[in-house]
Amino acid sequence: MHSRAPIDPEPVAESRRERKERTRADLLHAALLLLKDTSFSSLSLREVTREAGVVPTAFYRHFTNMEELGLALVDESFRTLRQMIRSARAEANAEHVIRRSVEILVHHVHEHRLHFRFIARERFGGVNALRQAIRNEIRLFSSELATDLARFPYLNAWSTEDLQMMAGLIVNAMVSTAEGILDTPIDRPEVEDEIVRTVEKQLRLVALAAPHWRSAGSAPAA
Amino acid sequence: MHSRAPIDPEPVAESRRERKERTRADLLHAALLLLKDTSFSSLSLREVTREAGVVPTAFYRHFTNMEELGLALVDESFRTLRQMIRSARAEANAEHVIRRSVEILVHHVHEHRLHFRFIARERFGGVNALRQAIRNEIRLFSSELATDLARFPYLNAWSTEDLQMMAGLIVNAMVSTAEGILDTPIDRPEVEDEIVRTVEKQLRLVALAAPHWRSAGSAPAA
DNA sequence: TGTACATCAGTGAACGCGCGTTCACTGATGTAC
DNA sequence: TGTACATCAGTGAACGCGCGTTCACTGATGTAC
Repeated sequence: MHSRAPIDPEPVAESRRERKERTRADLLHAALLLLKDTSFSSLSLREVTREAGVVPTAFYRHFTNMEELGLALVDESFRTLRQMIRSARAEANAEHVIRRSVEILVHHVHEHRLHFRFIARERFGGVNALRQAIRNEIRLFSSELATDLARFPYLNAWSTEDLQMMAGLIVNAMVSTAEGILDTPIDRPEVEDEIVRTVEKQLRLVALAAPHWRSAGSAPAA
Repeated sequence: MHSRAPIDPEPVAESRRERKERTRADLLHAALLLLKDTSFSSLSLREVTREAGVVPTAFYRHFTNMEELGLALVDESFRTLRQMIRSARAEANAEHVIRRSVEILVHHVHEHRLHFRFIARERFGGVNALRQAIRNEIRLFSSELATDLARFPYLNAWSTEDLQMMAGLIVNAMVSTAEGILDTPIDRPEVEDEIVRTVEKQLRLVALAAPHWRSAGSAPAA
């Protein structure tokens, strides 16, 4: 018996390993779905298995407890986010860099709402391990941005510390934008446009200051 | 019998009303304490009453449910925050306005850690009503800051929208600073100093851009 | 001021419910020969 | 290829526990006369 049903267009029997991975993915996705409406710390193991369509005890074949599942979600979410950074970096066109970066951010937030919402909610949430994992990833993100910034005019002479400082300002604006978009009802695109316009202005304002900053690593401005 | 014990230095018998208000305050404080370690949505009514030293059913004499207590905590927390703004505004000394504002922020965060932590955690937390209440208060806060900004050189000619935009940038930096301070272990003051130095730089960077911004409401810069 | 009654903040027992976790199991998939 | 056994993802019953909420209550405080 090499196929389960002759009518099945794709009659490949799933291997035990594939099946297991699929269930694991189902559990992660179920959790992510449920996290639209609650925070992680009040999400129960039973709710997750119910949503995933397996019996509660099946959970333990994949994770030792809910925290482990949470950390897997952080991983998954930041894999998404790193993809976004790669997209942005691929377009080194300095001219419209602000507009384009914001576009990419908005696009990715829409494409991965559940991941972004999870991260936004748990960044300061009640589960220590998640908070720290997320914080680390964001710090990494900010450092990479600082490196990228050094390729722009004026900024190439800045000290590392000052680049980090500016990156922090930009990341704050981006994070706050992502959170604003997540909270915009789907049927209110004009609210989202307003948020986008604001963050673009904020980034332009920050960019405007660059030529006038006296970084420790640069010659003082005239 | 006008006193309960002659030894008592303050022998005033509490009125029923006073006693009730004290229990209510105890419940709020107990919740705030417990919220150091969990998020609101996973805080139980029984935990709160246990911490407050009353029986679970006594809770209902003060709040109809946990959400109502949560909203009372939002109120209480922002009363604290408004005090902070008043302190900051009282010192209109434009020269050291950045350093002094950050000082006031840091001072208030330390003085009211529990309130700030609660707000930080529930701003994007799992309880809808709290999230919206907090968002409204922060929006108000940001608008007031925009008004204050208009008193500074250059900024007095900016459009309202642009002032809001700049206020948003500043509020983001301030909020992120508050959250950073809350997460600094008490025994690592140098980490806190670093955070403070960074936010001061960020605010100075933003201020540097002001003379060069072409606001809709101002003449274009040379 | 003294008395008799009303109010009501806080108590304590009880309830049904969903939870995380244990355990022995089933039966399809995988493997050794 | 065929057979006999091992593996192991998912099942289902059972457990003890903390939960929110109900209810009738107690007894100190408050009020009317």
